[in-house]
Amino acid sequence: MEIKEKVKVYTDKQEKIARYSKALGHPVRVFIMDFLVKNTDKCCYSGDMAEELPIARSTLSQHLKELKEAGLIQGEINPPYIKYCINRTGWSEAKELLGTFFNRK
Amino acid sequence: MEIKEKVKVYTDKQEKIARYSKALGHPVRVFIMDFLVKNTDKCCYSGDMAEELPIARSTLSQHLKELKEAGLIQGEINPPYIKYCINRTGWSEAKELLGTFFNRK
DNA sequence: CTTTTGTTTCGTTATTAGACGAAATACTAA
DNA sequence: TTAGTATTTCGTCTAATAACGAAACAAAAG
Repeated sequence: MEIKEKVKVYTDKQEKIARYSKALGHPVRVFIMDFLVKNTDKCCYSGDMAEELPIARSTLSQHLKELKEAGLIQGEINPPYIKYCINRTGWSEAKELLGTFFNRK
Repeated sequence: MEIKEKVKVYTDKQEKIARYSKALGHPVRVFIMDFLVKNTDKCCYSGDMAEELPIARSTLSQHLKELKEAGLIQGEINPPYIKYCINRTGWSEAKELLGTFFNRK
């Protein structure tokens, strides 16, 4: 057998599903999303969430960064606060992708 | 009563969502789930999937193990093969949990 | 200008994940 | 018994994740 040509192994959908899922793969980050979805209208400060979590603020900040990089949330600077909201584009895409992932056929 | 009360920060749902999401947080594992769902009736051998993936069989085996431990798939020994199938219980739970996670209010 | 405030970034450490090839396992067939 | 087949487990390596406190930052208030 000669060399297998495997240019593209995973579909874009699979890659995206993995990316969004990975972002949700920690209880703190699920908590954050829950928190933000519950307060979709007003957005939230990092400190609001920090009060309910038994982790250092710097650790929370890292989780927020991951969610932001995955496209699930966005931060808006509102000094000296930073308001966090759901990123509706990413959230919708994740919802759509996971939806069809679980509900097919 | 209790000597030490363990404060529960995350709900069971949040923990489970994180667990299932983490399991799906790699393209190979999304691929595997896609593969198994597509062949829900007949189940699949590890080797069937190995042929389509550019990774060592031992690596695939590890991913299968993770999905199994997360409760998303199950393996049935059928020597010298092992037939893998969706674990319907876990799959349904993940579907339900993620569904309500994304579609609330 | 200096202090205060809320948050992030940095530096560090420990743990976990992802990958591979080699070896082991478990069953079948010869 | 021995050889063959499909798959997993083991040993090892590197990279990524998760966590913390300290330090940095940016804007507002004093």
